[in-house]
Amino acid sequence: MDGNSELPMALRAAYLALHRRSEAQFGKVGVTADQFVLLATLARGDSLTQRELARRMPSDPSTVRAMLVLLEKQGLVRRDAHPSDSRARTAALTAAGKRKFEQAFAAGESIRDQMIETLQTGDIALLVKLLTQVAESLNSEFASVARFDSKVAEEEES
Amino acid sequence: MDGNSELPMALRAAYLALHRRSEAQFGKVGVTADQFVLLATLARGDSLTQRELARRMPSDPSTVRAMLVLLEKQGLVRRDAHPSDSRARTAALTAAGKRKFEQAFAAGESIRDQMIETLQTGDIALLVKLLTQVAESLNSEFASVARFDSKVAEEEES
DNA sequence: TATTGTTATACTCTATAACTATA
DNA sequence: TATAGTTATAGAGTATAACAATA
Repeated sequence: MDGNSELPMALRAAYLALHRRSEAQFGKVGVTADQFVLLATLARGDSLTQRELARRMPSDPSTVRAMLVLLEKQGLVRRDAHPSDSRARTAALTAAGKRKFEQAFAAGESIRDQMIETLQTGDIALLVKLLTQVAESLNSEFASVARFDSKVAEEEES
Repeated sequence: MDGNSELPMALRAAYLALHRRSEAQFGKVGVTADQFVLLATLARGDSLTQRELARRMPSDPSTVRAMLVLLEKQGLVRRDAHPSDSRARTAALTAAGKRKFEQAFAAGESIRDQMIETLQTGDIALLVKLLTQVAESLNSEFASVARFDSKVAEEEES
């Protein structure tokens, strides 16, 4: 264990705390935390293809499909043929889905407030900035690290 | 959607990026990201009761038990009777488990390095501090927020 | 040829509740 | 009475791979 493990573990601990609190709050209105994210993404993007929805969440298209099927059964989401691309389907909130999203959003307010209140004013924007920086680094530098890893593997083989 | 949503979403995005990269790296040596956390917790704590292990991860005792059963089948973990408390069982890494942990730890090095390198020196400790603050707030102030929520519910009922 | 989505499939994590045994 | 762990059970998310239809 070196000191570098601290950051990943702290990130994990903070996210798990958020996730559990979210499950408890959103559960009161009958959705999971991840379903809330899907509903929120549709609420902002209106009508999206499944692929675009998966990209924004972010998640896997087949995962998103499984979630959409569940939400469609509950009448919260509607999937229609795409107007111009007949391979694609668009997903959108139904009226019930919009109401459910608003209920869930309200149920999550105490969590959002608490996260804000525990921090100094300037620290909020700073934390968002640092988290975004970490996320972008982990997502985009995949290729360069993969090269690094395979270089290491080659060296170990020789 | 208010501005308060930014922080939870940024936290989620950063964690998911970390988790996916971790799954990919740890997968190379045959463990999941969460199994790695369990192995790491045992590596630091040596011999722990299942309950203590669950508390440190943090996770649920029945979740931890399911994970231990899986890892025990693979010969990475050993569960023994507790020396003084005969209700309890202790969990510890086997020799193979220690080797596996070291392999996995090495496989995760590029991820840890990348997280560190993308940040300014001072920002690392700051980010850890802020994340810890958020996690503690979300974990410990559960009771006070629950009171607040029920107060709101009462007001809405009246 | 590449892309969108579906389907089948499998696995891990998660967690509640009822239960046994022990402290 | 409270605590440690087990068991049964259920559900959700995750993701790969093979496939059909369309761009």
